[in-house]
Amino acid sequence: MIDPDVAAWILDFLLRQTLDDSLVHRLILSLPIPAPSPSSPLHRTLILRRLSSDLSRRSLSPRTLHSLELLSSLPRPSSAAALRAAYAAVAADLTVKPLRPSSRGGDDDGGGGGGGEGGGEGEFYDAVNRIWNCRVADLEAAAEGAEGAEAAAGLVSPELRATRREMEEAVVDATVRAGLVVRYTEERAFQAVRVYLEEAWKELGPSFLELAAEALIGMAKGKGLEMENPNSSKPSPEEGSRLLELVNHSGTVNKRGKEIIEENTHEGESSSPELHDPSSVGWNRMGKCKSTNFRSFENANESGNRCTKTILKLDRDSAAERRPSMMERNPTARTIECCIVVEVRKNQLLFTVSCSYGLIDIQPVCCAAGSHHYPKEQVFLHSPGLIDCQSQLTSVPARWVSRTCINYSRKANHETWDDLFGSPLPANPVEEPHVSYPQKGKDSLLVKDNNQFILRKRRKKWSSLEEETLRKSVERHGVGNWKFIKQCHPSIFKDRTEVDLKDKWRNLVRH
DNA sequence: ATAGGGGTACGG
DNA sequence: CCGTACCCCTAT
Repeated sequence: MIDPDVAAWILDFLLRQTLDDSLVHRLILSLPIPAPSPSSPLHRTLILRRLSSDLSRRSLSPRTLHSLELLSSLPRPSSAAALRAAYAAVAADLTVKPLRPSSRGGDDDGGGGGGGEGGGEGEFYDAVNRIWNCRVADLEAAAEGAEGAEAAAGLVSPELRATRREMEEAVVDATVRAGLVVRYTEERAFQAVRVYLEEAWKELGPSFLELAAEALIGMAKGKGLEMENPNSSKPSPEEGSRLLELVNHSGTVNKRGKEIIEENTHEGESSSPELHDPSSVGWNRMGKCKSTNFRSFENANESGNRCTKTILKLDRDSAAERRPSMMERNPTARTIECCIVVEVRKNQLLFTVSCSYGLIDIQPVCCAAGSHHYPKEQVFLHSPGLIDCQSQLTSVPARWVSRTCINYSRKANHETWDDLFGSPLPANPVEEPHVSYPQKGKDSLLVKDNNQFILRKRRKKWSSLEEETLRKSVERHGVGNWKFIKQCHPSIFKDRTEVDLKDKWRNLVRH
């Protein structure tokens, strides 16, 4: 079984190659990427790759802006000046786009809107509102606040402020509008992005695998080369041998991952060449092979007294018997080896599943199916009669889980729900392993009459920033335009749906 | 997509 | 234990 960290190295390496997007997409789906870490080096590579992909497809979109925003929020942002320039250029391009003659012909909106003349202006006003009055305004506000400065200040430049003023003028002045079309061409934006990418890739340096390869060559020559990139540590001899192992087994690794991709293809899903949201993938350790896949563990005994709690340990992998400690990574672990914490509260079932390693196959399936890639909210199965598990599991709403996932797990022949609940409860529920078990903010599993399970979103308190933004947005755009308001502040409201905004507003006006 | 009704979780 | 914030479902 392929090691998740090695997978991350591979991905990091491959992302820098000139691979087709769809191939990259498949790689992301089929490699067992370990738990996400916002500060991981892979994160940066992924966003850069996403940006490169936009450039090579010659398709600038809000996603491009988002990529640039993410890049600016990374620690030690690279090529800050070029990044600012690229951001301003892309923002201007996206705004002006509806004004260009070419955009009237074939837009991506197949809805057959017969707007004809004037439609471009309408879209332009919307774009100014969305991009400059909301998005850029947020950046500027954050840049002024002393605390928010780290993230946003990197993008705010005199150029950006000037462009914003210009856009606002253009709303009321047709002459200015005409001037925008001439000056802010798409090519200009492409160029700015190209310049930034060139610098950023250069600054990133060689991938860990390349450095490792160098080191291996060095070892072979018996003189151990020095690593040049200070971000990566020198691979140890063990790591070197693991890399070699990897090469030897590359033909057979992840066979099941391929089957999954085929299944997805049959379902007609996952055909989009889009890369996943880069915030979803990361790696725990670059060049450090000691940490385990278990994070901090809490004793599951310490829960509410009105709950009945059970821990069932499934361990059908005979190879795991020799494993000395749950705190050590077990390379032979299979998907069927897991701990399930079950909690019965009133008419709800809450449970958490944790497995030591493996399950490299389920995650890709779920990601592909939902066309989302959820960083912490890994998916496991919830279908009547079936339970599946995921390393460091948490849960996701049922609507994110696909049929593909369910079908796959059927094939995998997992334990059935009845098997689990029919099992005798252990006298002492908490045995040797400490199970990762988030006491706060865990998801619940409701049981419906028809024996279906429905997961509930994690409850999250509204921050004052969210509240303020909502207040201002309603003031600006009126009550009821929830979707638009969400679009205006994609980062602030990233964890909220339009319905959430509506509900929150209902609460705000009640008092 | 949005409004409104209703269930659940959490803090006092 | 209760009130409220948060979340979900469904009709329109």
